[in-house]
Amino acid sequence: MTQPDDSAAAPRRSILITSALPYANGPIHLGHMVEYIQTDIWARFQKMRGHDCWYVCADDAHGTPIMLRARAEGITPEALIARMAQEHQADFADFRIGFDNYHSTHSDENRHFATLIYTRNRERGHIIQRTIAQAYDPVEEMFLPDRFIIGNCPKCGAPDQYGDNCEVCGASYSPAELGNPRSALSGAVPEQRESEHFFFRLSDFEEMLRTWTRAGTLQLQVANKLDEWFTAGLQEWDISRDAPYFGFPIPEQPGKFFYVWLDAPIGYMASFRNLCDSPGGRAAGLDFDDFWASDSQAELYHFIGKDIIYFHALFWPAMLHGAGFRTPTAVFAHGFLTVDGQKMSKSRGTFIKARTYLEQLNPEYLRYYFAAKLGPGVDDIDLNLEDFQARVNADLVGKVVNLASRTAGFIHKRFAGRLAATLPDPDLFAACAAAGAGIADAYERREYSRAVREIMAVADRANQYIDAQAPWVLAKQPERAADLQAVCTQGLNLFRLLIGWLRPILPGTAAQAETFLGSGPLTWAALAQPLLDHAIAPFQPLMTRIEPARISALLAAARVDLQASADAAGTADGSHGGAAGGRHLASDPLAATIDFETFARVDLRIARISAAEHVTGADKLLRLTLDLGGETRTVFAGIRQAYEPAQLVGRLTVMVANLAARRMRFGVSEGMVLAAGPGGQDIFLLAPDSGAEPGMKVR
RNA sequence: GGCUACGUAGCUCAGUUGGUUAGAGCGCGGCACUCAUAAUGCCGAUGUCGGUAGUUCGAAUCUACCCGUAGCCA
Repeated sequence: MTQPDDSAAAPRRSILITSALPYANGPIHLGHMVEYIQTDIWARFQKMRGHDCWYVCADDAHGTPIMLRARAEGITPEALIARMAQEHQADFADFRIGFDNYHSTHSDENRHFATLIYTRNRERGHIIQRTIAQAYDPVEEMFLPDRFIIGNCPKCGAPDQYGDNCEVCGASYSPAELGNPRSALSGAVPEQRESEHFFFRLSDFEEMLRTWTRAGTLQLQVANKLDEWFTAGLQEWDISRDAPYFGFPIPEQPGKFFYVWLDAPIGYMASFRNLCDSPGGRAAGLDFDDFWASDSQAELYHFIGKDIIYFHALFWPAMLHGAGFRTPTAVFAHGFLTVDGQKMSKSRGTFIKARTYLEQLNPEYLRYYFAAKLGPGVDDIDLNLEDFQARVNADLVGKVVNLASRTAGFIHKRFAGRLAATLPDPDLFAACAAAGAGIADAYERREYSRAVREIMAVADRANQYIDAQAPWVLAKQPERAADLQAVCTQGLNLFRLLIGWLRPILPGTAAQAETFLGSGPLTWAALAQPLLDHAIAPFQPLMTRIEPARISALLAAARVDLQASADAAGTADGSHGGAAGGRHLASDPLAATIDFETFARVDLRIARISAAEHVTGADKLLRLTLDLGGETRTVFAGIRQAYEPAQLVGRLTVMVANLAARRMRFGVSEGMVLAAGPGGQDIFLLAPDSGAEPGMKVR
């Protein structure tokens, strides 16, 4: 092996990569980010190697939880998922997740493929109909998913447990076994009712699946798990749900809908179809069948969490095969994230939303830390905040970025920003560059932690070199100017290798470094050749240290989020409030009694927030456009610290409609919206129960 | 409860098919340097490799059981 890197000679691969689709009923949190960061690093690496690589994702927008949440907020499911899509994509973009396309399962493309895959499987006899009995809420007039039935655990007797498992003792059971069962929606006692359901006969595919799972498609631990499932016997899969349901109707079966998990993975295809049809996709000559036809030569990879292996390693390849499409090349499962050794959970206060992190810290820090801990397996990884800070500061700021910082100054002050024409130690450069092959191999195998270790070993060598050559000593000897330029050129070329190898992990920092080096995008192939006799831009600090204050601010903000959601839950089910209520009354006593006439003079109306935007120059205000069902009002509300505009669009609230207009620095405010809370991040906007319509009078 | 994975220095992790005194980074102690965002270099201390019992000339590595952690049980 004389070539340190073989990417130039390697054949160009066609690769389609996906991350699991986030569910559109909640915000992205740091647990989600493990997967998107892992996938994004792999996609960026493949692109850097010169392959034809596409990375797609979408929001998973169907199902009962979304239907019910939209109802609780007084908005349509479409409005809810539109808002979530906006929030999710903003979070991903700010974490520099470089999707080539982001779509939704609630889309024409997905309806097309869900229907097609269902129809083909049905024509081939893989789908059967059967009547089953299920819990039914007579008040809400709907069948209840297991999660929406609560009662006493049959094992330990703990009250208020969900219908599928007990959070107290960990037992799993069926809802029928619960003691004193009630609907979580209405509180009514569920009835057993019969309904016709559609089932996918997974066992038809046992032979095909046994072959597929042993074709290098799965990680060892996952394949072991599959063997257990094969031994237990493959069961039929219930793919239908009864109305009311937010999803796609099953063709020719009134009142029946596809179960959300049927059309969720199909969203991968839908998003790719949508990409093919986009201007960018057409320009690239993307052809859907090249990637999805049964004889496709392209590679197809799904990155998922280990909790959804069943759907991706059994149902998904079986459905695809049954419908005449290709099966995935591989499914890569990862573990869960813990924070400071604790399971990330709302109840333990370790639940950190992506947005909360972004408000405090640079996304590149987290990308690096996750990369430094990620391997190819399904083990959980821990975000140890103390270690996180130490690792990022030592490795990235102290070793990598500092390497450029300590050499670039001389090149500027003494040589007008020009690098020397030759390297003083080409052997050292070649020896370091040779590490690139092993690093590429580690990336390819998703052994990111190994890649990072090897990159940092080179960073150590580079700093040792600078230390041994002592450019600050050379700088004091005018006759050794050429040596000074040469040593700094050597140092900067080693830095270039490092930041080039780190580019999939640190796209933002690498982009800044590309500007600094002024030699175009750092592709893997370009790295092997040093940068010589070349002008570089003045050095700007590429990354600053994590200050401990940022970490505490992050934890404090997470606690505030937690409190806000706990308060929201308390308001929703009415089960809390005693102690807190007393505190509020004490600090804010009840006002003097008024008569009805006085109250009636206040005209309160239901309003739909049709637009919300930041007000430039105001750090507390949002400009809201309120739809009263006929006329619209512009209202400035001091709720910016508590709400993102995207969260508000589409939802219903209550406004004072006959308040005299008031001129403010930013415009005229025509009324006010009603909210509770002390202010700052603790503001809680009022919302009517479902059924209210814009313009309705509140009395 | 059944099954699976994991448990190595204060912290985060490497340890290839069992083979000499078990490694790295951070942190800690000391020295050097002062170009750099107080960053860097050199030296040093630190471990009953979760526990117990076995297999073996030899076990962090293989086996059994136990303890702890996480997940799956559609």
